[in-house]
Amino acid sequence: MAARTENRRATLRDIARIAGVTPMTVSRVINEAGYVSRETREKVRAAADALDYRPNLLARSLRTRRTKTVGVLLADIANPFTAQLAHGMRQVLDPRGYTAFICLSENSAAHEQSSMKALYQHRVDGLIVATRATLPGNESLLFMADHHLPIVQIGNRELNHPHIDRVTADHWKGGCQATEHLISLGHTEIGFVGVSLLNGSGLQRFQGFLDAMRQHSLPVREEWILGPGQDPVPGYSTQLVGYEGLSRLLAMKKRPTALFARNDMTALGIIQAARDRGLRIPGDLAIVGFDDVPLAALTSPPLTTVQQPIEEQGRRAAEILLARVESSEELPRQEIVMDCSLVIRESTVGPAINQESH
Amino acid sequence: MAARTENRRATLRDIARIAGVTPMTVSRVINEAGYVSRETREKVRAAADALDYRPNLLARSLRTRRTKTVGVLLADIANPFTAQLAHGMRQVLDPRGYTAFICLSENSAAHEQSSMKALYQHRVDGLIVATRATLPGNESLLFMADHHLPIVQIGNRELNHPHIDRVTADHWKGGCQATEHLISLGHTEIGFVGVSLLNGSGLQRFQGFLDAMRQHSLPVREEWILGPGQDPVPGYSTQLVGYEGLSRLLAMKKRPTALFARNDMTALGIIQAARDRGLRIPGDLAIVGFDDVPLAALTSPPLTTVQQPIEEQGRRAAEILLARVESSEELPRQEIVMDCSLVIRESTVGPAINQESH
DNA sequence: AAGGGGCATGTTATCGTTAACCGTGAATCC
DNA sequence: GGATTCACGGTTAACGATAACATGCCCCTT
Repeated sequence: MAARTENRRATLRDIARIAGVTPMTVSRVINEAGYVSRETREKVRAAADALDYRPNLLARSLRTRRTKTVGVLLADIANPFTAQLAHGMRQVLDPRGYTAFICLSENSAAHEQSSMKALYQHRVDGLIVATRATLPGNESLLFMADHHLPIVQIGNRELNHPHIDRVTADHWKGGCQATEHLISLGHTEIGFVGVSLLNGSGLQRFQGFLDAMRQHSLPVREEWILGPGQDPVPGYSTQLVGYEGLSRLLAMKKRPTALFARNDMTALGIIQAARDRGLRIPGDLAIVGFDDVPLAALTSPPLTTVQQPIEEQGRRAAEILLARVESSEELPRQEIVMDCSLVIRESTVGPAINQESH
Repeated sequence: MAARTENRRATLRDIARIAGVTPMTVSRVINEAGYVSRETREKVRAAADALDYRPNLLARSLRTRRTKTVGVLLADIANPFTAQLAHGMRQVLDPRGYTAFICLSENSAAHEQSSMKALYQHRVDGLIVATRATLPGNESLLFMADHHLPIVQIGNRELNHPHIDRVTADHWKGGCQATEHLISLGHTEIGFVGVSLLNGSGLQRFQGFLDAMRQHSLPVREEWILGPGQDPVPGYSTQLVGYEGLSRLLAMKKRPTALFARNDMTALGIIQAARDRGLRIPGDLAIVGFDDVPLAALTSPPLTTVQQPIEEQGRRAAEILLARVESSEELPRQEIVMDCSLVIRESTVGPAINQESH
């Protein structure tokens, strides 16, 4: 066991002195690089163990110009999406000896800005960005990319820089799939809850909905397209959008037989409101969500939803990033768009009129 | 705008050459330390701007032995608790010029271990740990503390090291408060859902429950103390504990009039199960949760729960840490235990027999 | 006029590590 | 047997910044 009284942390020099060699030789032993005889290697190892040596990564990085570190910029930490993303990245980074340092933007442009700056100045080898687009954020990213920092962005930023790769899911196609699922069940009167002009991927889902409807020559009723009631609320309160959305729908004289919710939390809000109003799901109203959050399988009824391959996005982002980090040449820009997949549970059946034929 | 073709990042030396001074003078300008005439200061500033200079923090830190960086070790990122904690810490760290680098243990001892090592070797100035206790984790913490790394732990680790401070909430007292609230409403038959021997704070809440019951000379029925049904499940699935718990209770011939759930997610599971079984809340069954997650206000009925001052814990932890980081002497160990507060919403009223008297 | 103190810079050494190079001897080759 | 290779490990000079000290100058005191 290490003595509990060491003061200054041990350095290569200390070990060298004890082992009777030069610091360079110790370095070779520590890094398992270059030629060192068995004998001296063991002597050095022993000395290093005795002093509980841990390399000073600042010094090493200063010299090697590598920190073996990846910055990860996340928006909101209290978010299953984010967690899975981080998990996927780690699966790639860990075995290759990289550490992920996570910074949070907390959905604030200022915080995002300062986090980027901090990561950049601390010389991370690469950056994975999964926050929503902001103007200053984009500028910083371009600046850093110009200065040859490898960057991968996950999501919907429009960054046309030859060195900024991108990984995202095909939200448009996912939106189509969800809509077509409802149509294939016989629904023709379908509404959309949670349109928002701010959110890129949300917008794409909505576009997928519209295109699928048009494809099947189904009319889209404008009053069945519901946005947030008031000012947008952060985090979990998207539930409210769903809750209020359904309430507004019920006040109309004609209402849809199925709803496509922009995301699962919105769908959960709808379910809650439906229950409060005595509406049966899926009997009276079919619902599809988006994201497949862990909660989605636990609601009653369990939610039919569209699953993004989140972990996989994290893994791919990390892989692409490391490829760029470790390559000596400049690689061509990569853009990876991954397919979503429909997860059919119990919140969708055909409309009441067809259902009876079952 | 910066030229988009810079290759090597600018250094003090580059600026010095352009401004016609020595690097040391540039350093003084950048750090606003020491005497520099107005004239040269402006010359240097101009040169620095022209080159888009950003200091190399690795080099600076190597020399100053300060990274202006704090490591934050979190268990699970998809967790409102964690998010608020991080938010609180940032409120203190940011204005004082520190950056928080977050690492995740993902509830794995191995990951925790490697994260600690990475943070230590990258020479963070201090460490805030909010993961659950593990044996190797505790050993690492003691090792690092011995080597004079300031550490603050949030939660229930038993670390008796003179340099490891601690911030936590009084879960025992919170458990008392919740229980006494139910008792004061007239309940005498109260159950507890979600006991677990693994979770320190959960155990304290349970202990608070027991002590409050004893205090009021109320019997505790052993069969109303429910743990997880099967193997413990991570993350949001604690809902299941609640769901299954209530199901098991309903199979008994006599059931309690009120339940205290170890945490809000468990309480939500109970509410869901109650609704599925046609039980009215709070009429047939009163429920108290713990944590006051954002969702708790949005359930129907909104959940009565115990609120921990989470952000405040984050702030205090950061403050104590920085105090230690920036102090030249060794400070005495601090242990801060913060009070919880009961948030009364609509999931609790008196038992049915009393309720009619309203 | 000598001394002291604040201002404004430069010089030097160093933080801990590694890249690049060099020297020595022993083994291997044709 | 001379040239070539290889194993081993030392030397030197950075990486980019700053601490500590030194230097020179001007102004003010007494």
